[in-house]
Amino acid sequence: MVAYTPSAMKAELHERGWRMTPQRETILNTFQNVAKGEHLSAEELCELLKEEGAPISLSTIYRNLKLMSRMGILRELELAEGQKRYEINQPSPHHHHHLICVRCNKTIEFKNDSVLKAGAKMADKSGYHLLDCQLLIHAVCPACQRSIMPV
Amino acid sequence: MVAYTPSAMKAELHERGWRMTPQRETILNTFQNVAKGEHLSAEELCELLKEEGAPISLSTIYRNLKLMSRMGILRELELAEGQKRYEINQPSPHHHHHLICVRCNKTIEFKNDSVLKAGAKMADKSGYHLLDCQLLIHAVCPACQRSIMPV
DNA sequence: TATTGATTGAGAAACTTTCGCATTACGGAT
DNA sequence: ATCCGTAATGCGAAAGTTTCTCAATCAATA
Repeated sequence: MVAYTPSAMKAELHERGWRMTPQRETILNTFQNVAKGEHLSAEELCELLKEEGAPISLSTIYRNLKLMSRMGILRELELAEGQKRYEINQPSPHHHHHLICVRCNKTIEFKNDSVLKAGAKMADKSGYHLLDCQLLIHAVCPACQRSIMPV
Repeated sequence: MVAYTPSAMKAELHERGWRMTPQRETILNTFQNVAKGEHLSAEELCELLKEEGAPISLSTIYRNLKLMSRMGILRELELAEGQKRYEINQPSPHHHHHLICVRCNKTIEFKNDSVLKAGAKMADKSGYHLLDCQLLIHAVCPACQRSIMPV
């Protein structure tokens, strides 16, 4: 879990016979410049890039979000219903987990290095190469506990 | 995170003005009888029930998987690509986390009560009512580290 | 600078999940 | 035990997200 520069990403792509492209660099830069704690969906990223005058096709965005997640550059989050969201995968001081209300989707980010370490240790013990480690807590927030109706 | 009986589920539904149905009981029983560590998708559950001669429509299955997850009876997992999977939500001695290879989807289940406790503590501290707590580790398994090609 | 093959873009297609609505049936009240 | 109001079901259609196809483009090496 390292913070990637475009050239580091390029080097790692070349190791496998793949290529760096302007689109990949744009996506990497966008995630590194976006506000901390902001998670983008594929669709949102596509819109954002369009607004910024550097549009990338949705197909390419999907392809690269998956690629960069599998390289460990991005982390793939399944927070709200129905769509995956992505954020830059940052090392320990910035690494965080998510506490989500299943009713209103209100999300709290929190840090816990001992949980991160436990995950890293487990991956290592099994011979797996760690990419991402996230504690996902599903719960009901105080406001939704008070409201009676929806599920 | 309690192991539910049909009557306990019924009582909790009634608290909110909802009803117990044969379909809901069938789904609950199915998840309690399925082999430990088996995660079913909506489609798979539908097929399984069809084979067992107690078919339930896919719509109803989707509705109840969501309902039961939000009640804390089931846990919703996003392990492999593209489909959600569900398993019964069991308390501490049986509670487990998942380590997944992002390339071949090979999954290892493991227990770690201190991680579970850290999650429960975090939810409590924020006034959230805990439903499920899962450490999700994305990694590359030993076999896929050796194979060069796919992502 | 030429070549090879990975990558992109656009639209079609595949899949998962949700919705709408008529029908059924749970469970509290009579 | 029966009736009633309404939650829940089943079916098919619809909505969304993600993947696929393929011709055109372009990165990287010689």
